[in-house]
Amino acid sequence: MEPGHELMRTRLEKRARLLARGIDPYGGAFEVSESVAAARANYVEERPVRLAGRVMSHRDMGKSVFLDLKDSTGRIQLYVQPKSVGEESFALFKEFVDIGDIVGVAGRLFVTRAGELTVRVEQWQMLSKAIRPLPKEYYGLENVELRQRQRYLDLILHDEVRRVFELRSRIVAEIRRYLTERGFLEVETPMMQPIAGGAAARPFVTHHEALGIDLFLRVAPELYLKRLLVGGWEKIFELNRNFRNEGISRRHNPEFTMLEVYEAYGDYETMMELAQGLITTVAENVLDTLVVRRQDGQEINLRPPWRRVRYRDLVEERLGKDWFALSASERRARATAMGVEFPPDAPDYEVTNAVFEKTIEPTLIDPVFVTHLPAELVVLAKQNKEDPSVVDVFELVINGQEIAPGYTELNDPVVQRERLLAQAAGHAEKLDEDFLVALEHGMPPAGGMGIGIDRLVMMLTGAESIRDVILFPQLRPSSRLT
RNA sequence: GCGCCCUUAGCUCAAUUGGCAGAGCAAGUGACUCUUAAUCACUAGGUUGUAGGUUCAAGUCCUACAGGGCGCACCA
Repeated sequence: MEPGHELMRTRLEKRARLLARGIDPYGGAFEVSESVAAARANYVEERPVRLAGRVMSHRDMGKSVFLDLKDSTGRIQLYVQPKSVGEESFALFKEFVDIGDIVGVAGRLFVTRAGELTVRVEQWQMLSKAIRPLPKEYYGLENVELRQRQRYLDLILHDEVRRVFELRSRIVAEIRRYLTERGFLEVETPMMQPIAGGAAARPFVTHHEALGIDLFLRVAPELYLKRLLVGGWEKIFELNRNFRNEGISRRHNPEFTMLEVYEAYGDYETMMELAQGLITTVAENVLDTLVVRRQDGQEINLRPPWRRVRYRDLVEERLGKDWFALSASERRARATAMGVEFPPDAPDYEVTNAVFEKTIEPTLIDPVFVTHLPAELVVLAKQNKEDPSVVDVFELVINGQEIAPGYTELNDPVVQRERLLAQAAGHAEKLDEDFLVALEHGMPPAGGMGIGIDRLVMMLTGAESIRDVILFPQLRPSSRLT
């Protein structure tokens, strides 16, 4: 909308007229006596209150005006009439206050004949004159693009959206509390890294002018956190943003929030205990339940203990006892018959994994720890002592999505170098030599895990898109913002 | 990156087989001192996402582009 638009022009003129009268349309500090919710909760007839918030609607009866005022805790009706606010102040109020403006009011509580708890306004102050109109609250803001680009409108208009993000905040706070109480230290490691290691994902590139070098936004903090294990901390975590230069989808945002936890002298099994304890505690303390209902009505039952099953056993359970006995070509034929696609040169373990991800993972609704994945899939984990073809890891799947991987971390610097070299296909320049040098000084045996916070919040709030749990999801720039 | 779908007033939505672009709310003016999706009367509000094309005539059909949604690909 252009400033010349009539809807803006009338409001801009009101702003100018306020200024001309010596009234600041953008107020200043306004001392509130309490929140709207507190005012409602402590009703005493004629009790004086001072409240501030946004005007959401108004019903003008001529010599008396009713409005709805909304703050972050709730909404309350205002009643403005000349008898209580004064003739002059009433005239100003009618002339200048519009839906969408932020006002402060002082008045007394009463209940209308219709039974509505209301503030009879005695004084008011303009705190912020909105010069753009608020979308009609009754209809809401349905346009998904506008809801994301102008999230503030989404938050003003939709309490359920606000609630999701407040839950997210409490979930994150609860995770920090849970880990800190158990002796884990929160640390911060570089987001700008000379080599983007710790995950096989395409990084974003940036450039440091003074150093004259390219840097990468981190795809994972893992290799730095392990340096800290070498440095002698035993229990550490980092809860912050990762960046991956990949496609955007219902489950992917280029920047996303990840928790990584490391515990010296632990292993993937202690990490399974930690993951289960953490997520169930968060659910109980934040949601007050261990049964989450999805939008389609299906329930996710988080009651422990959670199932643990070996990758191989789960694949045989779902795809047939003979799956791994098949010849490679038979396995490919069966995978193709199930509608699973894979590159023609895909190694055998990738064919099975493609089938796993397409046909098994989406059906795992209640939490399942899938353990002992093929070693090729996980280069930073320790191989199993009995079966070196698999690694001591788990993949926690809830609601058909990977929520958390966990490892017995590889701490043999010689094996680690070999596996990273093999992964880099011989490109030694891609090796994080500093990390390998750190490992060579001795890293204690350790368990580690990562929890995708966005997906955890999706699961716990029933959100179907990652954009519903990220305040400002990545969008293409638009020039036609209304 | 590929495929399918969507885009009409500030917001939410209509518009028959291609035939004068409409409504509700919001806005402006007026009435109303207990309303609450307030009510009543009147007024204004549009290059139908952008640029082309077909046609006597395009919101409607065709092409390209932009933005969005979903799916695929990418993503250990």
